[in-house]
Amino acid sequence: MSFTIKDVAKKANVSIATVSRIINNKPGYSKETEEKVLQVIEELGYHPNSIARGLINKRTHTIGVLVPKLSSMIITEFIRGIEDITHHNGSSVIVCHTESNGKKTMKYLQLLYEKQVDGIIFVSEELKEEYYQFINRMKIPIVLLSTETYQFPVPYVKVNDQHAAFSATEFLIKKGHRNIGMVSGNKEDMVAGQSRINGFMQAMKHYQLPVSEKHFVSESGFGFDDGRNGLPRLMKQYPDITAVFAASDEIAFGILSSAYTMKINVPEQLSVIGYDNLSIAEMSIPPLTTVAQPLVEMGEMATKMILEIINTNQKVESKIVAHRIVERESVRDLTNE
Amino acid sequence: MSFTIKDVAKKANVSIATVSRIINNKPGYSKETEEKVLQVIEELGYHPNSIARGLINKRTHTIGVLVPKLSSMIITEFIRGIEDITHHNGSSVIVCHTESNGKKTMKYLQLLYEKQVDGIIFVSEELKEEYYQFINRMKIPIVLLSTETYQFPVPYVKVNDQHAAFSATEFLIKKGHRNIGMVSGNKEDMVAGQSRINGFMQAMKHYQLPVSEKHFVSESGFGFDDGRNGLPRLMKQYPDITAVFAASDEIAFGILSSAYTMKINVPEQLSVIGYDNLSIAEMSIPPLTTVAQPLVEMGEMATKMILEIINTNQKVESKIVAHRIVERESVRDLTNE
DNA sequence: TTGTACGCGTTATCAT
DNA sequence: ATGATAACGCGTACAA
Repeated sequence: MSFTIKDVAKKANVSIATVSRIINNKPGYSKETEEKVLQVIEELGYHPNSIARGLINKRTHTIGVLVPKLSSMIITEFIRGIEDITHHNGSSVIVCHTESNGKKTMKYLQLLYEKQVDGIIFVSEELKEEYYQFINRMKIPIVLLSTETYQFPVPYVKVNDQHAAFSATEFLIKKGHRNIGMVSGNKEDMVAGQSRINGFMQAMKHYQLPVSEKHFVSESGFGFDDGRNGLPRLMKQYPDITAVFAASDEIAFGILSSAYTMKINVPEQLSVIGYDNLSIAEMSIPPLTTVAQPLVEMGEMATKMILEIINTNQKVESKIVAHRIVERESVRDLTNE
Repeated sequence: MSFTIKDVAKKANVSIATVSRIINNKPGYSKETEEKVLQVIEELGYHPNSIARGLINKRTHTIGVLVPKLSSMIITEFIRGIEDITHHNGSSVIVCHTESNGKKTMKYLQLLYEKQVDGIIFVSEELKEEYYQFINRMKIPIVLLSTETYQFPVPYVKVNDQHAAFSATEFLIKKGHRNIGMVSGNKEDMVAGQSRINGFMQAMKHYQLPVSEKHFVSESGFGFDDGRNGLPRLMKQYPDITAVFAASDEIAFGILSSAYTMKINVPEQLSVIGYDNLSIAEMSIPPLTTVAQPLVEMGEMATKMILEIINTNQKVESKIVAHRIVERESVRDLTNE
């Protein structure tokens, strides 16, 4: 019941070459034969086998996406942008979650190579030497999303984390806050850990505010629980605090939740600013003020970049995208009081 | 730089047949040649081309997933379950979002056929005749997830919506609530619309509580905004209300948000129960009491089913999975007061 | 304008 | 135990 180009050719009394030309719009056939063939295709419900096509064209119209974990909401938003563009482009996507595990990553890299993906988008994770070597050897185009590298000639799209963290902290300061803490993610995290901390410190110093150990709580990740656990610790070591900068929106949600159970009102007693602007940031109580990364657009941009590399076989420029503060209701303004 | 089985064969001084046997563990070679070949494979960094494999084996180890839209959180959780199992099984997934659009769905169905997916998981959407005919003609195995069909012989996995809605309503009643409203999604929605309403009504009747028009607000979808808009309308047409059943967690979050801006305390003044138990249900303020569908497990089950169909070429049984109430803090207990 | 025949990288069949 | 070769479905150079 599954027809091939041969079946079409036979039934239309032409050669497979002619059928091939017709379905690929290559010149070399008359109007009449075209009509006849098209009709046969319709009758048979024939669709070309893109596996066979891929074998000969060396293009599978599939791109691979490597993400640390699927459960993180930020990843979901990136993927939205990625899938939008690829599908618009007649391509599809294979998503692999590496769980930040080197072995798993290598396994997936091999899988993607074996499936002959046209390119890879590598998301929110450090591009280790081992990964790069493999990708380079296999000559798979790659672009980095929300992570960068100085070591290898690989284009990326991301925001300037340190700058964005500076902005967030500055926002708090300009709202009159002086006692500001930070719940950071994993410090060791090359991608988002240290640079956000740096941005925070830089802002504090720039506005001549003291910074010390007590200003920080460094949790193991960027998730809800990290925020949930982080706030009590921060409050304990720094009771005077009036505002906190969360290194991610998910951390911020955890802080909100924690504050709720501790009967601390946000923003009356404690201001919270997040980082990411997940789509659910407007759904929290209170709606979360946060530093917006244009997540979906970033996914789109990375995809356009990889497609361009694939299509033109040329290098493309990395892109630093602009962040902005989205002011909602989780930060109290102390200045006009 | 990209090696084929021929390169390996040549360098190891054996035939490609032997190499093929070795990488596929088919008997027919000596220990020595095996070692030699394996070493060459290692040196060259050779990986078999699964496109070529797919062409001859008629197995691509890829399964297609059709979802209505990617932004819905419930879909994300299904996909988590699906990807877990497929990847564990050496397969990968292509996700396509149809936006509940018939034309787009057909387009993706063709895409998936052309990519020769081994099977399809069709999620949260009505299986229209046109879809079924295509899938049937192309002989692609399929299973339905969170949707069902009486019309066609297609296995599915879902919860009993009406029963679950009954349970949710009953839960409210047993907590002492009498004036209960419902914010339902789209009534026309074959998948989740009417049956949840039916369950609600059935429970009300069973406990001899009145039900009328004023008990319902029917929004256009199952999202946050639908809940956000629905609550004010419901409060207006039914001011005595003490509890509300939301047809989805996202609706419930909207209700929570709406209540917050209207300065209605949850659960002191208004109780809310949701439906789905999204992973963020525990992150809301207050944490959401809800009817749990085991979303990730459902995705896993559907995947196991499709894999079984693919592997054994036999039919499998549909599964109705158990729901349960997850009690958190959004429902007030009126009975012991 | 149209057809023949080879090749893409692999597996499977049949020899040897 | 090993090798030659057909086949998978398609695109394309070349021939007609």
